[in-house]
Amino acid sequence: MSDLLERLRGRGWRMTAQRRVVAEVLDGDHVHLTADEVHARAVTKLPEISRATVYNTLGELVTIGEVLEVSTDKRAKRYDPNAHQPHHHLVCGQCGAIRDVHPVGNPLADLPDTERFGFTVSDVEMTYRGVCPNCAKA
Amino acid sequence: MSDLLERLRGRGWRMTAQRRVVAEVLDGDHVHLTADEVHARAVTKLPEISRATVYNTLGELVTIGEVLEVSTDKRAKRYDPNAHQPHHHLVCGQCGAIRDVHPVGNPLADLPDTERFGFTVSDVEMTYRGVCPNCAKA
DNA sequence: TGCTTGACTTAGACGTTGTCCATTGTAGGG
DNA sequence: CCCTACAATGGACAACGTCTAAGTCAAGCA
Ligand SMILES: [Mn+2]
Ligand SMILES: [Mn+2]
Ligand SMILES: [Zn+2]
Ligand SMILES: [Zn+2]
Repeated sequence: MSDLLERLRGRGWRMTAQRRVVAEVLDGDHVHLTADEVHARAVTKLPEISRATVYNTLGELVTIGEVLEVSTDKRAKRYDPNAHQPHHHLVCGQCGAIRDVHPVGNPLADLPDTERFGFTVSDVEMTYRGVCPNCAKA
Repeated sequence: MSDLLERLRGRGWRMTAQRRVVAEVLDGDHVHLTADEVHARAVTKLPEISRATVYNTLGELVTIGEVLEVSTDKRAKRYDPNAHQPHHHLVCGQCGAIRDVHPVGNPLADLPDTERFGFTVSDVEMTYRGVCPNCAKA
């Protein structure tokens, strides 16, 4: 996520310790943290960072399209730094583990005109549900 | 949704005015109300019904599989009485209108083994997003 | 290097959604 | 018509998120 910092600088963002830490926390693959999880991890690197700043920064990252909001569970929103490669999600119903997945085919094409009710359809979000290998063992 | 009441009676549910009213409110097609919307409508028919009872009843209906929880928006859960016919959802990004839709094909088959990470995948939930004809006019 | 300033951060109040519990009420069987 | 177990109620509480007023600081400039 080092180039995320570059892109933010390019957009005229002030580079603060708080924003750097949030960007660091969001680094990696299959990362789908809630705002409070981001805050908890950020605090270990920058103890005085506030909840409001984490919420603000995540909101801004979503607005400019650098981070996606996903709602795979019905509780808190999750923040996904993998915004530049379209993908869907596979969720374990027991432990909540989330993996990025890439189904084949074009699901948009699978919605017939007769099922569109006059809508202009632009996007589709797919959430696969199942049980992860870890939970299956137990 | 009159047969919903029948099924509930068959399961040994006590038929109370509150449960009847919640079932009435959930009657119809393309119904996807939040708990508080259900409560607001229930109150017009039975002014003394409490929020707790609406939440309890919806929770029970979900547990026994007569109603589905859907999370098409990132705020409140929505309750869907159309539980016996599998379907997906089409959501207007402007006004939030939700329609039940039936895409063709089998999206489960579109997730290759190499994209399953050892999970046992049992289900997929699809949310199409777009703009409804009403909002497109404005 | 040291100002200046407006963008940024902070703490905590507040709002919304959802859960829990002790008490009160009642559906439905005997 | 009574019992009593099940259901409803209201209000406290919890989780998640938003907002604001006041203080702080990144970054451009003398
Ligand atoms: Mn993802
Ligand atoms: Mn539906
Ligand atoms: Zn698992
Ligand atoms: Zn619309």
